[in-house]
Amino acid sequence: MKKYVNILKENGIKVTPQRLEIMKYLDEHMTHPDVEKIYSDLKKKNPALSKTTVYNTLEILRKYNIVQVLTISESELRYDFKNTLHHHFLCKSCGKIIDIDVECPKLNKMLKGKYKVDEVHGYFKGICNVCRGKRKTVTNN
Amino acid sequence: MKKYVNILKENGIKVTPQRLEIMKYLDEHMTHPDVEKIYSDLKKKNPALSKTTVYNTLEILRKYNIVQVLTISESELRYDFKNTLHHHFLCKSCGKIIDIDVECPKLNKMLKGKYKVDEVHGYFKGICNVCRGKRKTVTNN
DNA sequence: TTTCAGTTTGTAATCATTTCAATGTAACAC
DNA sequence: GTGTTACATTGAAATGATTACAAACTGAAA
Repeated sequence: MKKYVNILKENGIKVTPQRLEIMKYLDEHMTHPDVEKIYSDLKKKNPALSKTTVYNTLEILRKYNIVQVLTISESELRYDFKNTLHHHFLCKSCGKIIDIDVECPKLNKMLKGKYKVDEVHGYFKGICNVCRGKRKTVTNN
Repeated sequence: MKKYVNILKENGIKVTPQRLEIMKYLDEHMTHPDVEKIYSDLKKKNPALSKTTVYNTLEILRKYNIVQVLTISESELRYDFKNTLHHHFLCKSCGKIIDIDVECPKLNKMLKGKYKVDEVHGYFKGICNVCRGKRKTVTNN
């Protein structure tokens, strides 16, 4: 937990148990959860938790660049603890989001000359290997 | 208008005036409009237009890969006539979305070996040159 | 011209997100 | 440690984009 306390203090954000739990959850779950998932999982440990607190906390963590928002899905925002730069592949069949660890320095450098780039999001959508084997029905997200 | 009629017929989609107007609008406006913008602009010409029709039409055009949805903004979906592959830069200061015409073949090829990739979205966020000059206040989207 | 499946329309329902006011608490000074 | 205060949490209510639905309409083919 000290890790998360330090991150908050470094950023001048007040330390609260709720904030620590949410940070820990995001850091330990690489599943790109949405607000509902974070809320319902953490509510098991702390039944008094309010969904508004989850929204508030994600908002402040995002503002300080500690977590990032994935807009890869059209219908829901997903959250990611911002450890390393990586991209994302959304399987339209099973809905899973897979981390992609390849970078494109060429594109990044070109942009950094022209703009002040704070966030780089590479989103790829299609069918993952597992679903290609299964030949499942394709949904529209 | 014949261009849009052909696209619809090629895809086996029934041709209606509403669909043609929405396609024309998206093709001629490179402004990445959201549903509200498309609706309010087209309602000037056709006051009977329903917002539900805009939603329905965008949904079917998206399904047939004729338009693409941009999820670069956290709060609204934006639409783009799918002419060429390009990426997008969102200025967090002025909110403008700028087309980025650079590609990254390395990343694409690596992915295409592993997955069936239907969509490639490169989203970059930061401050555009104009706003950097102006030193405007930065908002959080 | 007739027919009908598919489309458009407007209203109502849904649901994620935001707002807000009351209560609670972390952090700091003493 | 205790008191103080600004900030955080909570839950209920409001908001607003999107979806569902049923009735009226229309494109396309015979």
